[in-house]
Amino acid sequence: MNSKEEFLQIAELLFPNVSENPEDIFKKYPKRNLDEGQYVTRFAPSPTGFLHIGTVFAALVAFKLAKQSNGVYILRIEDTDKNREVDNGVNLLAQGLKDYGICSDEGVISSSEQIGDYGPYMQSERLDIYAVFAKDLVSKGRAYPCFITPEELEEIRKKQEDMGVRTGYYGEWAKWRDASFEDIKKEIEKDSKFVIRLYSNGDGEEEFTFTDLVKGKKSLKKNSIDSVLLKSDGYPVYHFAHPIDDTLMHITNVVRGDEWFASTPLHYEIFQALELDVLPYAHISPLMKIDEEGGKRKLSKRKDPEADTRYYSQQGYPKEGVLEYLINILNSNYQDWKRGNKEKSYDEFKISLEKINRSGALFDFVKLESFCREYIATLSATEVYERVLDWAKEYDEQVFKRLSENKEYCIKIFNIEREGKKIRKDMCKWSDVVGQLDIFFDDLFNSLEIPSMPENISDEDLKNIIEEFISSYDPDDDCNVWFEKVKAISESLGFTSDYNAFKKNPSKFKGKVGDVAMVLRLKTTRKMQTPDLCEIMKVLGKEKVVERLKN
RNA sequence: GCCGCUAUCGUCUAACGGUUAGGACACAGGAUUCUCAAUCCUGCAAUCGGGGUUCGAUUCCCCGUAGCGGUACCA
Repeated sequence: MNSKEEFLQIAELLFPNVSENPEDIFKKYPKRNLDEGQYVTRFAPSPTGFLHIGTVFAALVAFKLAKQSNGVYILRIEDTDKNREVDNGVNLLAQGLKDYGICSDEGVISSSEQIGDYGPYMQSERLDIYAVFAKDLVSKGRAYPCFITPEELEEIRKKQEDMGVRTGYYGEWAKWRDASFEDIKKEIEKDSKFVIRLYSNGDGEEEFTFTDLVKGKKSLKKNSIDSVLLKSDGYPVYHFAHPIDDTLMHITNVVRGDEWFASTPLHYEIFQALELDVLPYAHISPLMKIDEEGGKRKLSKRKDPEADTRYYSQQGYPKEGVLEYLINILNSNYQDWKRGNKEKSYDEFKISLEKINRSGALFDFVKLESFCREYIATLSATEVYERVLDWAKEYDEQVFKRLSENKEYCIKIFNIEREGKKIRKDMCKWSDVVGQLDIFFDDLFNSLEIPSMPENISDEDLKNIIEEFISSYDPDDDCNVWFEKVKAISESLGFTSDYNAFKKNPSKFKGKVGDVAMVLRLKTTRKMQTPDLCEIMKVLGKEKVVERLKN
C-alpha cells in the first residue's frame, strides 16, 4: 500500500496538466431550481448506427418521466468508443428521436447544435472533466495506472479459468494495484501505454442490496474488480462517465437498458469512490423477437429489419400508433386508460415505473398494426391525405405524383366510409393506400384483370341489370335510396332481397340482391371486395360509372 | 463455467395469501350486411416442474428447468 504522499506524486505524474479539482467542476454545475417531484432524466445512447426501435422504447420512458412531472429531459451522446462510431450517427439518433416526438429540453439537438447550461452533452467534449475526477481518485488512492498488456490479461484469464476462480482483474491478480511510484515512473518514462483503473475494495463474495425502480429490491454480489475507468486514449469507459455526468447534470433518475443491471455494484462503488450520492436506477428490459429456431432473442440490429426505426417510416406506420404500442408494452393498463379517455392523446397518459415489464417483451407486429389501424381510423380524410402525401414524398414517387395532382379527388377517396358510425379500419400503414387507389384512376383500373361474372348471372340478366341500373341511377341519391333501387331491380329480374326466403328455398330465385350488387361492383371496380359501392360510385361520378358499366 | 434477472392464455399482461384466474391483441363461431372491412355477441385458451410454509399459494420460501443478461481499454 502506498502512502498519501505517493498517491499525490503518482497523480501529478499522470496528470501534470490537470490543475482543477472536483470542487471547481461542481461550481460550474449548480443545483437545478426544481421541486422534489420533478424528474430530470436523460437518455444517453451511443452513435453506433441507425436508431433502434428498442432505443425509442427506452428513451420514451426517460422522456415521459420528465414530461409528466414537468421536469427536464436530456439527450446526451455517449461517444466514447471511436471504433464503433458511425458517420452521421449523432444526427440519426437526434433526428430519429425527434421524429417520434421525443424532443430534448436540453442536450444534443444535432451534431452541430447543443442547448442547455449543463453541457457539453457529447462525452467526447468532456474529457477534461473526466481527467479531473480521475486525478482526484488517483490522489486518494482509489484509482491507479495499470500498464498491463492485452496478452498478459489473456494469460491471467486462462489461469483463472483453469483454477476455477472468478475471472477478472482484481485483488492478487491485479499486479499494478499497489505499484510504487518508482515503478510507475519507470513505465511512464518508457512511454508505455496505460489505463486508469478503479482501486476496488469491495468483497466479491459479499451480498449487496439495492432498489431498482422497475425490478424492486434486488441483491447482487459487491464489485471487486479493478475496472478500467479511463482508457489508454484518455476516453472514459461508460462506468466512469455515467456517475460523473449524471451527477453534474443533476439527473434525478437513471433510466437505462437492462444490460447495465449487472454492473450496478460497480457503479455504486465508483459513486462511493467519487464521494457522490448514488442515483436511483430504472432498468428497462429489451424488446425481443422469436428467432428462426424458435428461441427468444433481442431485436437485432443486423438481422432484423424491423429493429431499425426507418423500417416503420418506410412502411408508413404512423408514429402515433408505434408510440401507443410501445407505451402499451411499457404499461399494459394503457389500454384501460385509453378506453376511459378516448379523446385524449397518448402523451397525456402517465406511465409508472413499477408496472414496466421485468423480462423482455416480444415485439408483436400484429398488435402494433392494431394500434396503428385504430389510430388512422380517428383521422379525417384530409389528415389521411396529408399523412399519406408526406409518406409518399419520401418513399413512393408515383403515388406522390398522383396524390399531389389530384388532391380534392384523393380526399374524396379517403373519405369513403370514414364518416359516421361505419368507420373503415383496413389501413394500418400509409403504404396500404397503394392497393386502394386502382379503382379510382383509369390507368390503374385498366391494368386490372377483367373478372368473370357470377355463374348464376346470365348474359341476359347482365344486360338487364346494367340497363336498369343506369336508367335509374342518380348520384345524388342517399345510399339507402341507392340500395332500395338496386333491390327493386333485383326483384324485377327474379333476384330476391329476402335472405331468409332465399335460404329456405334457393331454387325459387335466380339469386340474391347481393349477386346483382356484385355485378355492379365487378363492372365498376373489377374487384370482388371493395368499400361501400354506393360511395365509390359517388366518388367516381356518374359519367365514369356509366362508362365502366357499358364497357 | 461463474454471477444475476425473469417465469400467468399464442402474444402483452391483471389479480392486499381467499377471484368461476380478469382484460387487450390474435384466433374461431354467430348476428348484421350489396362484397370486404367495421360493429355487436359468444367461444377457445394460462398460473414452467417438484417440494415446502399455511385452514388456504398465481402470490411467500427452497430445489430444478427454461429464457434472457452480465462476466471488455463496447456501450
